[in-house]
Amino acid sequence: MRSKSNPQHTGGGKNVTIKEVAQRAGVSISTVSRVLNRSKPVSDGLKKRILQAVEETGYMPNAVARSMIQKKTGVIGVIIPEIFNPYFSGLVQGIEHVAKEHQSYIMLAVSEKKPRRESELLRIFQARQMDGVILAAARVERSLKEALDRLSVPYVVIGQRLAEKAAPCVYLNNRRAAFEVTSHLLDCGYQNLGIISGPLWDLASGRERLEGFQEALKKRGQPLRAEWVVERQGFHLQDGYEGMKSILQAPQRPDAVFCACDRMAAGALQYLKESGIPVPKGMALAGFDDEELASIVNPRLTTIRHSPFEMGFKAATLLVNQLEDPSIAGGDITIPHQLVVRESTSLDS
Amino acid sequence: MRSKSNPQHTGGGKNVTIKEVAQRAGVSISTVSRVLNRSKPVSDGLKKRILQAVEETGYMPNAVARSMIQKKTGVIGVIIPEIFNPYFSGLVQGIEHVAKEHQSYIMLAVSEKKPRRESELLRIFQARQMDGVILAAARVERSLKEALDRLSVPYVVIGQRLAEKAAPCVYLNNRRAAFEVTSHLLDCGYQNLGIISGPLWDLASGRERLEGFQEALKKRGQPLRAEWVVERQGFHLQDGYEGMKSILQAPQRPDAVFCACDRMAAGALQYLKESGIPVPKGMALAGFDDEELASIVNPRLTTIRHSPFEMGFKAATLLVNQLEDPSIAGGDITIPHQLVVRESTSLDS
DNA sequence: CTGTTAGCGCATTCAG
DNA sequence: CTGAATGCGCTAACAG
Repeated sequence: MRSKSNPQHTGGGKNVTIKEVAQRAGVSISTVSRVLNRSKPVSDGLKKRILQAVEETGYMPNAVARSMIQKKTGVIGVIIPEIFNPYFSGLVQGIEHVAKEHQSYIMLAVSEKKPRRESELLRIFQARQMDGVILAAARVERSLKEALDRLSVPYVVIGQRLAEKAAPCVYLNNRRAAFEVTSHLLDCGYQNLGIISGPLWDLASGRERLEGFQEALKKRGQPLRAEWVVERQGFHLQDGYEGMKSILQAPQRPDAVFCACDRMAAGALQYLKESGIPVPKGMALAGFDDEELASIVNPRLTTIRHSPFEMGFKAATLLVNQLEDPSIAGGDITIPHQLVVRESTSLDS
Repeated sequence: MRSKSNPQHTGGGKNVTIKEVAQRAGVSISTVSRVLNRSKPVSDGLKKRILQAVEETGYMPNAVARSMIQKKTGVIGVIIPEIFNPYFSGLVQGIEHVAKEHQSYIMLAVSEKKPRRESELLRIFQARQMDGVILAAARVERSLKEALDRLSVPYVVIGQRLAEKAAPCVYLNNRRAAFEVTSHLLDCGYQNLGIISGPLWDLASGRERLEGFQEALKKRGQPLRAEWVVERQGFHLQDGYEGMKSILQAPQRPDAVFCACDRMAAGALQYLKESGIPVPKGMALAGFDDEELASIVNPRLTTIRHSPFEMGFKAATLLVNQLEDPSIAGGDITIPHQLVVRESTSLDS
């Protein structure tokens, strides 16, 4: 119940402090602090008066002042390369879920894949006294690793395995998954495989997926034909479209193409449709990520399913555990993935 | 250049404070503060020594302590109903863009569309001394409005027009847009229209879009047939699918259906395909939002294009301006939208 | 130009 | 059980 006669309650007034509450209740500020934090027993009489004063003034403890004393802010810093991408949205969702359970909040920053900005953000988050930091980067190289070493705040890296350091990280075995999807294509009887790769600068979704593809071919003794390998500078629909166009310009045509992500596969599919090449009869297609889009296109895409949400969730859990018990600096976690076979590679559809 | 002999530089050490820097440089802490903030001139000699001490210790000012004094945190609180949805990702992207220009950061919280949680978050963000708050809510009713009134922090609301209060808000004219897309269907010669609506509890994407649809019919003197109006409890693919199934169970079939969003339209399209009903010849379909998906499905969807990024951008700009000059408490901004006609409604495709 | 002083708002000793 | 005093790390007057 709010008292109508109280001006503080109308928004915009200057913030009321613990001091005013104390005065109004006729007690000292420490007593107010004690009832609010339940840190020490306080007599019922005072407690009641204080609670009422709090109610009347609409007092809320200043979280900044509190953070300063307790040396923790209850905030987790999150750095992602971009937000407009279901993969990263999923990560954030997973992190947010854990943060909420932990009564923490997240500070979100976008790096635009710029290593410099990532290092800078790491520093800024440290200066801002984040309790922990989660970094999702497309590529973690030398200078970024150094920046991580310099960090005096617990952190977890997503999407990359940091070999040398036993840094806690959560990642997906992209190489293995690409290997599996490629093997599947070979198992289906497709002999001549092409790939539309993402930028190799991106270690996880670019380079590793290409390598997995190459390894599968090598293991089966299939040749790798350079004109069927195209590296695009992005992971967008358009990249898939252009990539397929480029592949079709080769003198011969592969009978199956692995695309580094579903979005690219969808673009490739569009080009194939326009070219009158049926999928999978004329050419099979496989993607990666199992985005919603993968089951919307026609034919639906064979792809690799994995859970960005789970990655975010696991990463945040790792971090939170570390916060509660710094001794368990936690190790790597590999998120499972799964081959999902759909019509884009099944010859009998 | 970093000195190798300096232990502080290896991560994990306790944070160095301004005091240590001052001692090391043989000056007072205020002088250190002055060079770091360029707030007052300092002689070159001291400046150099201080900068060196900073370098050697790896000192970074504690942003929390600074916030406490300056009474601003450089953080904008952002509340969205969900993150895994391109619309909200776009918003966040736009906000992040402005925040970055403004050297600010964003604290992101997900409300799961729960008004109670939204009010709570508003309070928490105030307690955390956010410089401003941006609220994107599916529905802003009474109690939420009150919570906003009580807020002593500048805020901007996205997606809703707050009639009574002249609260700053950025929104899309959903009713008008739905009116236009419906009119387009009528213009194409479709006479019997149905709609798959989202939850009406959601004012912007649910109720307003339905109302726009109804108004268009009314204006043209077309009857509204109850069995062709289905309200779903979500905006997902599956809702579109089920919605279309439900519509097709009516004794007669509409010849065009407007779906509250592209995703639902895609679901409806799937059901139509399975039922062997060609689009648009057997039935026309229109969506809303112009998501990427709208131009991936076959046939591509006629829809309403608008820019979530712009909404976020404008909202954040409104807020930032307000922060810099509190007198301009800013008014409403309506984001433009545009009808995009594609094959799903064009009879001659 | 520079050092000393006084808080910001609060949790936490330390004495009653 | 309660109040007075201390200080978190830093900036902003205030004096030199």
